[in-house]
Amino acid sequence: MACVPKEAVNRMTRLIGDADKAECKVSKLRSITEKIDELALDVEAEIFKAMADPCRLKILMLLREGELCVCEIMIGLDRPQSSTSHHLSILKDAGLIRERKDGRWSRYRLSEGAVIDMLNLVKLMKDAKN
Amino acid sequence: MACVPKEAVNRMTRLIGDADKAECKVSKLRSITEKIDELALDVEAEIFKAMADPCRLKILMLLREGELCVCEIMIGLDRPQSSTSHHLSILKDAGLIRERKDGRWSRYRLSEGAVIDMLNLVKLMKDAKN
DNA sequence: ATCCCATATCCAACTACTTCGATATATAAA
DNA sequence: TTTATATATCGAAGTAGTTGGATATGGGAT
Repeated sequence: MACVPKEAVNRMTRLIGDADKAECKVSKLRSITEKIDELALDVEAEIFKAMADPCRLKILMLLREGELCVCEIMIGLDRPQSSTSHHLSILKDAGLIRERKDGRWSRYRLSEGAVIDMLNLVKLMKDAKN
Repeated sequence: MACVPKEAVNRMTRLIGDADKAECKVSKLRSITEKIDELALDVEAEIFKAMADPCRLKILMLLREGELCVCEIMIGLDRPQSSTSHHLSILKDAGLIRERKDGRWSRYRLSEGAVIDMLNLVKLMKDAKN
């Protein structure tokens, strides 16, 4: 069950030793929490989820070379058409890539936003991890 | 089944109209792919996966305020202790947070790396998505 | 030594995601 | 209009992640 305030204050008191300060700290934590909740992190989670798969990361890296159609991405991914298409729709829904219809071909490209910055940052984090 | 080169060249030929150029483009795509494969994107995927959950994003945002022990994070998250602990271990394994044992308390803080930059970037991407 | 408390780990139920063949849709060529 | 091609969607099977109660571990206090 969820941690009720009373219990939280008791824990905090044991942690920092002073009951008044503890109550103060708990309510401060709660107010920070409320502010975070207002942010509604679902969209952020969706964006990270879209990037949380090696296949999709590979697609993003392929698209750094420029616009590609599904059949070209298939060649790079080495996966069946239905899988490739599915991954593309997840990336599109998350706003990471954009689609342009061109006759019977669908051409995909990276969105204008910070996708490449994101890929560069995660590389840094990977390296920092050792 | 996987897309075999022969078929790939045929598709590409239909796409761009010239068989020689098509073969050239397919082999170029394949060489880019090989380079990407060498990067072994599993660690990148692990990092994004760790961030791909609203609870864990909330933990990261709480930790922007400074080092917190598990019981404090529980208060912020409003989840049972076992869930909180589990999420913390995922973040730790991905290298996003660090742990410091202090008596019976475990204190967590953000890693020195680019975690905050990442949170700022995803915010930008969310806003750009409209 | 015994007890309490903070945290981690285990386990099982539930939920969500991935995968890929089969099928549907849409565009264009014949 | 018939046929072929490119892509999307469906459906089912397999896999992976989340959740939370129960239990284990380990440090401190009594």
